[in-house]
Amino acid sequence: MRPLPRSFFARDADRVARDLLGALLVHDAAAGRTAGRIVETEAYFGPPGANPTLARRRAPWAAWVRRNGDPAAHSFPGLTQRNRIMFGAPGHAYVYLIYGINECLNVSTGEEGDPQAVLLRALEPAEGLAVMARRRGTDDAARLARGPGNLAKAMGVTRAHNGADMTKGPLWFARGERRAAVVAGPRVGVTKAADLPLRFWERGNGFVSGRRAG
DNA sequence: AATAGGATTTCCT
DNA sequence: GGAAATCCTATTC
Repeated sequence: MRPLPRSFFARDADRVARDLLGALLVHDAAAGRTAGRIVETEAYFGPPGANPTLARRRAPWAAWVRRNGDPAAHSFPGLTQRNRIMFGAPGHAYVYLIYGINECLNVSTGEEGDPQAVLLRALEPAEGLAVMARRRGTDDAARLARGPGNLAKAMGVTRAHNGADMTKGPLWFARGERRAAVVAGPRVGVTKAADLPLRFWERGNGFVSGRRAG
């Protein structure tokens, strides 16, 4: 199994977010290999003018983001110590702490300097379920990696992985099989630009977080 | 089924 | 000082 290459991530975040559905997130850690099929993602862009490739996009949301930027993106206020990975080369892990307690794993997308990222929100566990269960403190497969904080915890991902190159191990993506149609809808927990359809999930998949929309 | 609150870091006003 | 890309538990309807 070869990791997904840099070129896969050097595209707009919504494209990467869609195409990651069905792919495997793999972590080869000391505790063993854990892996899961990605079933839910979200795309994030940047401040107005920071995402040049959006100029060629036709979707209504793209026009809105060209004009207003993506206020929900961490890169929206500009470069900070925390968000610097979003501004760097594609295919790198951006891990941050939210609400003081939960870690969230993103992968940087777009060309270097274009501060986009894809948030990984839910996995269907595929390998190393016992390790995941130990990390999470629950046996319920449907809840092991449901929601971004739970996903990171189940996979053993922490801020120590911030900046890691995900086009090679130990934290990487493998090709996988998508098993249902892709559905797009509003992102979760977002209060600004709340109506942009930049959340993607597999239709009907029970491992998806939040409401079980069709 | 829905709502409320606590945990607790990082960044910006 | 306040808000934030969350999750868990407890309480109330």
